[in-house]
Amino acid sequence: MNNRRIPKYIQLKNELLSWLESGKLQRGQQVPSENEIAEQFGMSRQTVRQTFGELEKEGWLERIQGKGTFARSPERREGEQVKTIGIITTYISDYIFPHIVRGAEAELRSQGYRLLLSSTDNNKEKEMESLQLMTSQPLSGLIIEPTKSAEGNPNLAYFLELQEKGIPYLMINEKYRELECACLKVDDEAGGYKAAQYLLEQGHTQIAGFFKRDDLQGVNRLKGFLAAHKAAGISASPKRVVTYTTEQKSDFPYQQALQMLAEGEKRPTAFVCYNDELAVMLMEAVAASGLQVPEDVSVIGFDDSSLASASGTKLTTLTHPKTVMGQTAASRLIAMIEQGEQAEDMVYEPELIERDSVAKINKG
Amino acid sequence: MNNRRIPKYIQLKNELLSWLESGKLQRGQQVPSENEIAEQFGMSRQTVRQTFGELEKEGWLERIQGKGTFARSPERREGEQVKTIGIITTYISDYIFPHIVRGAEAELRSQGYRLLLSSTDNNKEKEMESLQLMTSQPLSGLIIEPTKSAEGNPNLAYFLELQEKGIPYLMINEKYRELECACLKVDDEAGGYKAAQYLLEQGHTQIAGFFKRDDLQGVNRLKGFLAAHKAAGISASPKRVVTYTTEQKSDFPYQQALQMLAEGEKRPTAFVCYNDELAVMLMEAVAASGLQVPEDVSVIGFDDSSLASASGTKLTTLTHPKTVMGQTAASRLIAMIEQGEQAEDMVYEPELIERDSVAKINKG
DNA sequence: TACGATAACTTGTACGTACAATCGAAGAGG
DNA sequence: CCTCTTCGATTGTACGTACAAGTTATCGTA
Repeated sequence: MNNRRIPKYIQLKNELLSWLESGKLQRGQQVPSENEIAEQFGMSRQTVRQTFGELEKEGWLERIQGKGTFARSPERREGEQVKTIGIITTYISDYIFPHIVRGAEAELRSQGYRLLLSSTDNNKEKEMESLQLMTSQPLSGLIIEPTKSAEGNPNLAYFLELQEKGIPYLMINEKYRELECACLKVDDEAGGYKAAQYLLEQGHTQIAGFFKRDDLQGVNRLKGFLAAHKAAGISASPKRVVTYTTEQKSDFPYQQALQMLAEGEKRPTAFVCYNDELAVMLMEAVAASGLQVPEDVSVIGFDDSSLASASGTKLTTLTHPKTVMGQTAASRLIAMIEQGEQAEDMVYEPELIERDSVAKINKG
Repeated sequence: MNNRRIPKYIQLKNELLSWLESGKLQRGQQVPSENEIAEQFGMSRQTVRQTFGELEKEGWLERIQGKGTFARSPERREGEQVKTIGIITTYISDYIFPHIVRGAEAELRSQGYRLLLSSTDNNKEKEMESLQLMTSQPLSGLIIEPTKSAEGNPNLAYFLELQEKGIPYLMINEKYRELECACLKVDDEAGGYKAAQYLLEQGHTQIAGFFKRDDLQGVNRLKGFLAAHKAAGISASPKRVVTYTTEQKSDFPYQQALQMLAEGEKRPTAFVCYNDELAVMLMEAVAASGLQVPEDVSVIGFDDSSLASASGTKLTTLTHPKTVMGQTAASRLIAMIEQGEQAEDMVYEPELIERDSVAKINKG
């Protein structure tokens, strides 16, 4: 019945493999002896041996002299599972990123996955390098924090390659607009809203905002900041809104703050800062201007990083899930890999933590 | 000449492998035909075929019907360039460790290596998990920060496995005593010495020391601390030396400090702390006791972490190479992998950074 | 010269025999 | 009851034959 062109030993091999697949041969179960098979299939023992030899080399069978031949699910099938997950973040050593990585690492290790880590320093070329390295060898999944998410995404090809290869990935903190992809993030707009709203409730009306504009996180926080003003019927002066890029972050906002603080009575009474890192920097600007936080100027940060409680004046700030987000991202990605689950967005609500950097203003 | 117990086809296999190793058979070169080999070695063609079959499965030979058999260096040797390096640290998210990881990551990425990251939380079982995961798939090299280096090393077997597989590794911060292995570290003893010496020069005589005892780093810093006292002819009171373990770190030293500070006039005038993290904690103890740094109590930290300059009172501390150490570790490991260079120890000299947490004491 | 047939050589498939080495169970002996 | 031996079953090693299938070079013919 079989095509005579197919060698007998290959036919036998296929037959045995189908036995294994159908469960007719359970792992550990003994296979009929070489002589039995030979008789049954009408071939010589040598031919059967050839088949068995290949199947043994490939890990399907185990032959034990004097005992017999036994089926075993090839270890490779399990071992071949790559079980390596990559994480690409903008930064590794600074700020809240170590905590995100840590959460993911702990989860991955407990699930038997290995973690490949790479950073981009918020630089598109390095993001490309990282993607290249990550995809150069088998990978189970990828977690990415977008680099300069507000700008375009020149590395789209790599993400399409991931989709083609069926490698699931998800984003944290932000997503690239061009990509259909699940994302775990903080509701940045709500955060910006809450920060401004809180200050307004405390009686502040002259509020300056400092936001990063090359990350969508900054753009969204600014959006919330403006929305809160609108809701309160107070207009936010454009002069009081400073936006900056990654490259400018170490100097430009600081200078702008100094300038505002030098305006005497017309100076703002509060700063809403893109994140704690900037907040700490601006607190130094306040001190350098001979003023005090919160007596003269109130400051609100973002992300509740260690900086917030380490600094001299404990910083009022908004929470960021950090470790939990890393852990959740990892466990969701594993679910996508192992159960093939569909990815869904997840949005964390930031909450305000009141500390010592905001003062109440008594009107009149 | 060969032991008759060794099957002929195995003997032939070994012979051919030695040809490949010695260069008698260059890759790509044609191997004598089955019949020639059979005649030459006085065996049947079937036996030669058995040998060739195995060597082909293992990737040493390539057989082409009608053409002949050809040697090929198994792709594994060159093609499978793994280019993945693992790093196992005690912590990922805290303290100076993110900076070490970052230095290593940047170097590895620029050299085209991928970084596998894992942490142990200073816990031996997790170290085992990490080693298991790391070695479960091909690896080019490994950088390890020992977990509880002052205690024994129950995971010795994994390190021996690395040596067997020819995977180079090196240690940072400390080394396990049981292992012959290159190590990049700070001269902790010199650091402890410098810290104590500096305080003694400032007129302090009642100096308390707080050191971790399950890491060799802490043991060595304590050693230097004591040596400086001896050199100055001042005895360090055992009551003033507190040692603690990882598990105790969040509470025990704090309580001990409170107790010392409650001794009134007899209280110590300075604290030498295992690291900045502890120093910040003890500064809080000082504040909680109604005292001030540096007026009432001077504090010296270690490692010049971000905590040192973020805190209210800027901390006088000793330097740690951090990022540079990570970068150097990576580049040395790559040299070991690619040039087969021998690993050498590298010791960094810590330097004292004077900030605001130490006061001069006027004698009399 | 260009082309195809052929021969010589290679490895691939398939069958066969014989005996060795090993394992496990059955049986013999204490 | 325990131990040793024996024996049958199984895989391992080694040799052999025969023919199929693919590659290459040579030779003969148009």
